[in-house]
This record gives sequence, structure tokens and C-alpha cells, in this order.
Amino acid sequence: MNSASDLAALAALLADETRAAMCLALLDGRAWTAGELAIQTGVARSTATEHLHRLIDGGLLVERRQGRHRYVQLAGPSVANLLEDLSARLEPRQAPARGLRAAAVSAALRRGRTCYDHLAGRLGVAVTDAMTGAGLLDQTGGFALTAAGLAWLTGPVGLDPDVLRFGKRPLARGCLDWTERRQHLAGVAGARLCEKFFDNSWVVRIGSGRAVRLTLNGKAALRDLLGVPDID
Amino acid sequence: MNSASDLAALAALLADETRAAMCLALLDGRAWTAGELAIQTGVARSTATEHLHRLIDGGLLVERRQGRHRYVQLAGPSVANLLEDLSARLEPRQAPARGLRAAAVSAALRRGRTCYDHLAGRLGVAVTDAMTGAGLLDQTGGFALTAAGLAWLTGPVGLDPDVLRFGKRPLARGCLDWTERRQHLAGVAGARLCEKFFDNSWVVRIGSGRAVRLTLNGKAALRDLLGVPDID
DNA sequence: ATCTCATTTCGGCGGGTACCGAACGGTCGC
DNA sequence: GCGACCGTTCGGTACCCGCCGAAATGAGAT
Repeated sequence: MNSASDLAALAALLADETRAAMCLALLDGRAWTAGELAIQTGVARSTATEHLHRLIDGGLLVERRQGRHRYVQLAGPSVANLLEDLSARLEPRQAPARGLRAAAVSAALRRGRTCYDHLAGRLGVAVTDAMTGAGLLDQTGGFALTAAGLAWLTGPVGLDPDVLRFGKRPLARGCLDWTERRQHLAGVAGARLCEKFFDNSWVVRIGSGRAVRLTLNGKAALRDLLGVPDID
Repeated sequence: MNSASDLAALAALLADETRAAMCLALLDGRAWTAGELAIQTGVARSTATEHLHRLIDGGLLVERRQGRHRYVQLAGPSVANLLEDLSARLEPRQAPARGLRAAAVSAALRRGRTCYDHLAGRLGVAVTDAMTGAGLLDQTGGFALTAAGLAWLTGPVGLDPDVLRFGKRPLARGCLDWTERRQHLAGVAGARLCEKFFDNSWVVRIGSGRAVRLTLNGKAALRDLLGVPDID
């Protein structure tokens, strides 16, 4: 009805620990089956079904049915964005427990990972910092790709200029990194750059999680493109 | 405990219609008493007290006790930011009902209003567009104040350069306008600029709400500073 | 001191919902 | 076709939480 009840309805979707855990798991950007999410969150399959219904009805998730499987996925970058913002708000309060938290999070995850569709962790922050230092990103007056940055992406990096023009999603956006407490590059540019990293095998996934590892090729590429001496 | 339960706890704060309405009312950036919020949301005072406790404990609100009154306020720009993002997510789904919504929202509110601590509505969007057109803001590669924009704020506009350097809050940030469906300027620059508008009586509040009206002085200032012909 | 008024605490009621297990319905592989 | 597997539907239970009114608290005002 009114705007308050809409806001409450949206918040209610995430107000349950199981649904929240599902969304956080889906933050890796990939599609999960209903059963996988049931196991991940530790509830019965029937319970997971109900939760997924609500999340899909609420527009946070989309489904794709394939044979006897039902794959669900975040509905888009804006949902991932929202979840990141909410998670970021949690961090400051947990800051005092930094030592413990740092130990709880795997070293690989802190070193590098994907954050929905872009790079995060020390790797993501290092790339962002190097781009800023090279005048490709402007972080002093907000967060934006400079003209030089656009030229760099379409030139040396070799991205198609067309894929960088995409509707209303911003070209560059800062995303607060929850392990580094620093911003890293998100938005269309972040997503396409991440894609490029995978396509060129500059990074590879570690196991089945969202952690990634920089390859030797990747290190060389970062040196050539950004003058990054060595990460980690 | 884990990150999912923290996220759920945060979302639960907004998952109640009464608490959501309180937060939306507080989005005007001002401090309200507990009683005022009880009336605004239509619940008993005792109920309002309980809700405010939860919102304060959760870190979304801060209180300031003054005599027998208890004033509450949003805990800061980051909370306002979060509420804006959540509200923005609601809009696309309500877009089809645009005609009806437009009628329901007062014309004054659509013309100009405050959004926590910066300008919004047609006025806010017009200022943002004029700044972008003049090369003071960069919206093509994200959302950032340009060097020229910084010089403009500290020069012609007359802002103190020191107040523009403030901790981790970004200098410029885009905030989605829920009546105009366009971005307007937020962040430190947006807040200080809005302050200037009030200090110079370029805008004045209409009644007790969050709607504002551009004065004759304000129109002249916009013409001089940004070459804006006439708004509305 | 006494009155007034904003706010808070407490007990209790009622509704919403997360959860599970069991039964059911598709889909795939043999 | 038959078993194995994934997902869904359907009771039924337990619990949480929002709500109110009445009584209590605390800070001005007279």
C-alpha cells in the first residue's frame, strides 16, 4: 500500500537468518540449486522451497528450471549492490573483533575473491589502488572512471567499448570490501574487467568457493598494465 | 554470531511497518520526539518506545534527551544512504502506477525537498544536471566531483575547503530521486551545498514538512552560478 | 509541594511464520 | 517400466513479536 509497508516487506525478506544466509551464499554470483541451498543453510528441503518462493516473489531472486533441478540466482547487480551495502553497515560494529574475524576468514578468501561479478579482497583493492594511482580512477571527488581510465580499458586491456555502455548501471562504482575495509571497483567496468581476468586466465577459482588465485600470467599482466610490482 | 544472523537482525529492524515508517519520517534529517513519531505512525506511545529502543540498539538511530523529551534522529548519513537505496529498489516495481503516485505526492514535494541533508526533487535534479553540464560533475564514468567542481564550490559558491574534507564519507555521491527517477547530488558536497542554500535563503522550508521552495534570491543565484534559466 | 505531561515498564492477548516430517509429483538413468 | 533423486505441497507445532492499556517514573511548570 504505502511506502512504509513496501519497505517493511522488502526488509522482511532478509529478516530471517535462513533467507539471509541464502542471499549471502548467492552473492558469489552463481546459480545454486534449491537442494544445495537447503544443505548450505541447514534446513529441510521443504523449508528451503518456501523461502525461495518468498525471495523470488519479492524480486530478489530469479529462477531457471532445468530438468528436475531448479536453479536460483540473484535477480541482478542491483540486488548484489544492496546486499553489499547492508553487509558493509555490519562491519563497523564488528571491527573490535578484527583479530578473531581475520582468523575465521580463510586466508585465500582475504587474498582474492569475487564479489558478485567483480574482484574483491586484497587483489581487488590492489587493482583499484593501482588504477587510482595511475589516474584511471578518481576517488577524491567520489568514485568515477576518468577519460584515461576509459581509454585504458578499451585500449591496453582490450575491452569492447560497446559492452561498457549498458543501460542505467553505472560504469564505475565503489564497493566496500569487508575484509580490507577499503573500496574496490564495481559497476560495469568492474564486472567486465573481472570477466577479462577469468577469460585470460589471469585468475582462477580455488575449489568451488568464491576465492580466486592470481596466476603467473596474471602477475605479469598486472605488472605490464598497471606497474603493480607484486601482490602478496 | 555469523554474518547471516547479523544481516537478518539488521533487516528485522526495518521489517516492521511501524519501524519502517519511523525511519522514513526521520529521513528528513531532523530530530523527532517519541510522541511525535507515535502519532505519525498511529500506534500507542508505549509501542513507539519499544520500537525506538530496538532501532537505537541496532545503531540506526541515536537519541538525545532534553528535559522530559526524548529526541531521536538517524544515526548518520550512512543510515540515510541505506534507506534511500532500499527505497530506490522499491520504485521500479511501482513505476506502472506513476500517474496515481504522482497525484498522491504533493506538487510542492515533487518540486523541491530535502533528502536527509541534501536537495532533492526537481530542484535537486536540476542543480545536479546543471553542474554536470558545466563540467563540475562527472556522471559518465560513475559519479564524482571534477577538479573544476571542487574549485567552483570553494570559489564562487564560497564553501570552506576544510569542511569538504571529512573522514570517509564520499565527497560526491549519486542519490536516486524517487519522484524524478534521476540521480541528484549527495555526499559531503551535496550536504554543504544544501546548507549554503538555506544559509543564503536561496530556499526556505514550506510549512513543517520536508518540502522547500526556491526564493527569488535563489533563482538569481542559480542563474549567476550555473546559468540555469528558470526552474519550474 | 503539587500538578501536568512526556515517556517508560509490565502483563497479557493475538496473529504471523519458521520449522519439520510425510506424502506426492516430475524428471532422469538403467 | 522401475528405482533414484530433486523439488513441492500439506498439516501441525512451537515460538516470536507487535500491540494495547494500566500503572509507574521523571522532569518541568505553578
